[in-house]
Amino acid sequence: MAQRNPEMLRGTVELLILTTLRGGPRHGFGIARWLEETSDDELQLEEGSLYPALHRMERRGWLESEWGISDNNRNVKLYRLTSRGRARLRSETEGWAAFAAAIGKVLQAAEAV
Amino acid sequence: MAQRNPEMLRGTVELLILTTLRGGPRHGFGIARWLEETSDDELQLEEGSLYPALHRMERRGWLESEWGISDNNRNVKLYRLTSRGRARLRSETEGWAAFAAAIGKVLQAAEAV
DNA sequence: ATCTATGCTTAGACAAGTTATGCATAGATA
DNA sequence: TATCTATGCATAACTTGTCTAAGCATAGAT
Repeated sequence: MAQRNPEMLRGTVELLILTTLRGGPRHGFGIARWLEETSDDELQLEEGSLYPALHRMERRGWLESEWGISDNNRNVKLYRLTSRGRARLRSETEGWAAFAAAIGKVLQAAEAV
Repeated sequence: MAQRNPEMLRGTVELLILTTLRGGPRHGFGIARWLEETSDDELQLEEGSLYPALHRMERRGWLESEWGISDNNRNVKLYRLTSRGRARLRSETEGWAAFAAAIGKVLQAAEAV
């Protein structure tokens, strides 16, 4: 991703991809598009991050892929969640919530000072 | 840091340190302690992450340090925010808010599916 | 025929967190 | 006195993952 702070993405790219695929199979480009639109352009997944992420997630058994044809008649690789991927999505979502809450506590505690 | 997802910390360590120092000068160990307590043990800053982060932040001019004696009579290196550090704190805080909001949008959009 | 947007892949550079180790000392305890 | 524990700082080596950049391919429009 390329954000104001590029490092901030570390560890959330996979959550984002898993989340995107909750709604059904999508291809890489489509995932990036959806994330961009849904986040109002705040989240921009670079191809050099996106595709390697998809590959390692497939390698880990969280995703499955197959080649297909898109609406606009292009050859695309469609990814879908596996059951392990769904489980991973749940734990990553929890992890994110806990993490964000912790940061929130810290920021708030410092405001009080 | 060592969280459920260790990668999730990327890019937030500096925000956390800057935030901690908002309340006044502290030494490295004290920063880690405060973050741990304030986050109810959710955030654990490893020494191997903490000290290098402090060094590079000082190198970048966000922090200043001086050796001193702690309450418990130990030699400690006290860090304080510089004006550049304070500016950086503001922008990092904004960056975090925008990022967290973006993730929130994505998670919520996917729930709706 | 060429241009643009779509679409996938991968190598190399880079940044930052983790593990592990080393070192030092104050205060408590045996 | 000796030792143990908690405190406290530093850093090398490893690992992981993102970014930049390049390459390749093709559908549809001009």
